[in-house]
Amino acid sequence: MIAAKTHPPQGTSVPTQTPLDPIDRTILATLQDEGRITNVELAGRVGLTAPPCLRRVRTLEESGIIRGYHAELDPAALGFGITVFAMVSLKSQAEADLLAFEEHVTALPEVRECHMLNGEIDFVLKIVAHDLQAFQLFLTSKLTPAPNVGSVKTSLTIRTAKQVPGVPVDLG
Amino acid sequence: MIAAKTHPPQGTSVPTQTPLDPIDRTILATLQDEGRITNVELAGRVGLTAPPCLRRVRTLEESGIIRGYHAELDPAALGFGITVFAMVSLKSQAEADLLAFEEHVTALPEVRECHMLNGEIDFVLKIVAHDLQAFQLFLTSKLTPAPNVGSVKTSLTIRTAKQVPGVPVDLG
DNA sequence: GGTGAAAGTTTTTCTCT
DNA sequence: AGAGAAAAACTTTCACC
Repeated sequence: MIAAKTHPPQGTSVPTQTPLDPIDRTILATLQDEGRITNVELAGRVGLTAPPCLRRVRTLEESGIIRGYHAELDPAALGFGITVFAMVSLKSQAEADLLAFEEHVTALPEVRECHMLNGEIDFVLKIVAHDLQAFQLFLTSKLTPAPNVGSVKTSLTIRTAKQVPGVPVDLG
Repeated sequence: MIAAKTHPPQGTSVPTQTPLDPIDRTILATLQDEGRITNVELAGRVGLTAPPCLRRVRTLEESGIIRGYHAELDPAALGFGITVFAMVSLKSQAEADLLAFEEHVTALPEVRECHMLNGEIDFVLKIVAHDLQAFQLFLTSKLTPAPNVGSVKTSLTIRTAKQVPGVPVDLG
């Protein structure tokens, strides 16, 4: 017989992630905006010296709050002139069918985002392509034949007024 | 009277941006994936020594192909549990009205993306919020009262199967 | 356009508070 | 937890091919 714990652990079972203090938030906001800033520059801005600043950054990375760093590229300069949103409805919403669709589209490099939504539309996809012809080919040969697809409605992006990575750290 | 040009400039008026060679593409793909990699590591991967690699990166930055670097943060860890897509149609599609709407929503920190689309839906917005209550408040007090709004249909993101920043550099 | 070495910073560790 | 000093690594410039 396994003895029951007489003293439940204090707090939750999840490691007590120290709630982010204002310095951590400033670090996150700064790195989200300028991902390649040097640690000494970052330390100066948040009012620390380099070593403790670096320790905080490493902690934030290891805890998964910072997932990674990415260069933001100009799609047009790489020949990707077309961005399309596709609203997809499936024939079946059984979990296995949802997963099968997700696995299919996740493997397609043209699909940059795939979000499952509530309501009549099951998924919204953000798709990039070199030109309209390449997109049409992608649509008919890759997306529409995906398992369990009911309907696909696509809308071309005419222009992008705002595209900010991440979340507003400043908001409480 | 202004003399007409007798010899039109060779090629286009845009500065002849050297088409990206395979090394540049590898640099871009690498930095898009690992934005904080050191230059020596990057140089090693693309088969160069550090100095020419750094020169290429600087050229790519100055030409605008690399727009910037950003840390990718975990929205949930910052308390942003809610991501919503809003499909907005305006009452008027005159350019001045489109711009007025864009200016309004661009200033809202909860709006992370705003794309103008063709078809019945004029704009798709990606919105983040701390919780449903905060989102409802945002919707009724910030988005719906935006100038010229006809209809707003919102869909909650249930889960995100794929979210890759940028474009597939590897694709021709 | 690339290489190799040298100079200047930055990162990172260590010790102390 | 943060500060200051020291060692290691990286960035950046320069002369050369």
